[in-house]
Amino acid sequence: MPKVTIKDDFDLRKITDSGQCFRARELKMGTFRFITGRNILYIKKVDEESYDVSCEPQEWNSVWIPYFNLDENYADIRADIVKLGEGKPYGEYLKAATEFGAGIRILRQETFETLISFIISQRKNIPAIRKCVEQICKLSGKSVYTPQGVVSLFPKPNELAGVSVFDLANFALGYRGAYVKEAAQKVNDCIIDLRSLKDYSDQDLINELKKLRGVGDKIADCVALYAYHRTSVLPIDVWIGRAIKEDFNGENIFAQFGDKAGILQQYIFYYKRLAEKEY
DNA sequence: CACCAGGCTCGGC
DNA sequence: GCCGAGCATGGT
Repeated sequence: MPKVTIKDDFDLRKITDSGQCFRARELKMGTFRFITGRNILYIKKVDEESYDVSCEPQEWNSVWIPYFNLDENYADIRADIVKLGEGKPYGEYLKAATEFGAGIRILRQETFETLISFIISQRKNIPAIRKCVEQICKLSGKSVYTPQGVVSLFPKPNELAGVSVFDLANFALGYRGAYVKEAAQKVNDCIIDLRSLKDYSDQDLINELKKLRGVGDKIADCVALYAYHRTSVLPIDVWIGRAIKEDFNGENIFAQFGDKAGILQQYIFYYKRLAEKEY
């Protein structure tokens, strides 16, 4: 099996549980599966900076290094965040949150999948979102056979647009079924061109996404951050809202972090949702 | 059983 | 422009 070396923050379990992707999962004993487009990766940590991967080096370089954002150094990013927080009332909190989440990275995910997944995400918890996304893949995505089993890919716009609202609603989407259908149709008909949006400014990108029914500030922000890698964009969900209220004395502290605001958001989301559970 | 979840739309001010 | 009800369904 090919091996790769990664000398930076990289925790497969934390990335899988980070709430930005919904199809990644641990199969068994530290082997994780990730999917993007038609590429499927099985990856397992074998040593301190060494990983077994199921793909050839060329695919690793062209697909998975960008996907995991491995061309940036997250240990440095964490250090920058901690430094900016030094002396502030929330300095220690940022230190704890970034340390707890060390290993998380902001993925560069496929645009259509991210859009649809986050439309589904509204008023659902993460396990429920995962289940819905998985069902949609099984219902309308292509099947790929790998040595580790059958994988259903996320459907292409035309594949998803062909599913009836009735079927979508029955797949636990409820009222979101119509939003998903509409969005898939508009992407398929090129009424919104997800590819060309990459050249838009952050604000223009968000405004375009918000033209879709079922896409408001939060979901547009998530798509901008997780699919278009706009790391200065700050999605505010209930957990981040809670952190602002409970931990930052009502102050939105994120703006000062510039293009690291979205990344800090991810650490705090993870920290808030999982760390405080213990108590 | 309640209450909450990576919110949004729509109608009423 | 801001505010709040209503929204379908599953997880905890």
